[in-house]
Amino acid sequence: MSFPPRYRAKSRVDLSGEESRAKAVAVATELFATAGFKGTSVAAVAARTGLSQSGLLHHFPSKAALLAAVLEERDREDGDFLTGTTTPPLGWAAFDSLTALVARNSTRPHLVGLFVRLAAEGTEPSHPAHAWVQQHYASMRTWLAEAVRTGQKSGEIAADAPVETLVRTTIAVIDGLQQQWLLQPEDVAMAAEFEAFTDTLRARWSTVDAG
Amino acid sequence: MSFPPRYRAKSRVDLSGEESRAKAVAVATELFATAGFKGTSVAAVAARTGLSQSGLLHHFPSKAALLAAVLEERDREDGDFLTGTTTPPLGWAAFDSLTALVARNSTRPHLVGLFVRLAAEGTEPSHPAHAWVQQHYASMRTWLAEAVRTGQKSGEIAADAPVETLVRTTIAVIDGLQQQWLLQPEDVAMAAEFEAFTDTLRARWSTVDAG
DNA sequence: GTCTATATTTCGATAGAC
DNA sequence: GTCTATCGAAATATAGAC
Repeated sequence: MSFPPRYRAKSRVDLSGEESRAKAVAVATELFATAGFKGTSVAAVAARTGLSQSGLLHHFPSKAALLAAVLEERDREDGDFLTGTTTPPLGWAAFDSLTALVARNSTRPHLVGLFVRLAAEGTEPSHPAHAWVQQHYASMRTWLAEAVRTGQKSGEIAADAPVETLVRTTIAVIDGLQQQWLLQPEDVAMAAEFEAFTDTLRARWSTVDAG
Repeated sequence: MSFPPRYRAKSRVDLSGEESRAKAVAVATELFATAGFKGTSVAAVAARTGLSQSGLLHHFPSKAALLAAVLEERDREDGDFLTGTTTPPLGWAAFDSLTALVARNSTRPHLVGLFVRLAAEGTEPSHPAHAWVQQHYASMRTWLAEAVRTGQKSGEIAADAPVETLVRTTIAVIDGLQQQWLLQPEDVAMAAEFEAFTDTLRARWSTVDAG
């Protein structure tokens, strides 16, 4: 009788190259989300991943590359929301989609923390997340502005509604609520607060031609 | 003929103890505002102040103490706004005061940058600015909520207006606009955007007993 | 009050063995 | 693919001369 031999302790058959990388990205997301990019060390990510610092840097040649991977993953996770949809939401329905997004964010503190901290750090042009932050806001504005204009053409949103202001303010409310929610998750109902805001917008800018 | 003697190069008569300290606080404010607390080194503050690192640490025993001094100074500069006033603004007038505050902030990128970055870093309980951030939001909420309730009692704000939601959303708009403004100062008219938001609030929650 | 010098960590990144 | 070892730079903070 023989045991299935472990040919050389060396050959751990886990093929875990991919796994290690994925775990590192998850860990980095969590740490960047709480301590920010500058406040997180590569060593800390490596330790929690279960790798040495060099082991981690094998997958990501630099800290900035690690950040890039984190951002890419984040975009992939909820990127379907804005860009992936073949049919962009129209008119007021776009605000319902945003409410759904906010509700979903309420269950993912890591993603919210990541965004709030990187957005704050990333206003500086020299920050490695700067381009990403700019792109995020630009695409958000474009998407929402188009939805509003579509609503105007279809007649459900008043033609004289100030589109750019609606867009900027709506985005501001989302960001500002996230900030307050991070400070007091128990006391701030992001989705409900945001929905109340959209109700105010509808009350003000809906077309009145009822029955 | 003789030159006015410089008695010992040692005796610079500047008495600049106070001056150095004040300049250090100003420099630290500027650096914290752009790179955040974690992203700013004591050495960098010292260098721009015109002191050695040790010279700076003579005035502030630690980096956290320097931050405390910065926050104290910031509170002093615009602290009159919320707490210093003997007569707190009432009803909708409170929102006019906020518009004025936002307009004033539009001329002080340093203070806005400082706040946005510290607010983001400071959601973490372990961050040296955490208590300050909490206090800031708490006093803001208290001040605005009281103003709104006063407006309800006086009859200019609808009695069924959701006070807490109005307060949280208004603060969120201010914070969110600051974030966008830091990213694109030229493209974002914070005060105008905020005023448009307050107009929407008034349109929705003002008492209608005209004439 | 400010300096030079230094102690002590920690950082991001590289070299090379296995 | 992961490790140990190490580098050079930068961080916070302290000691002590002037």
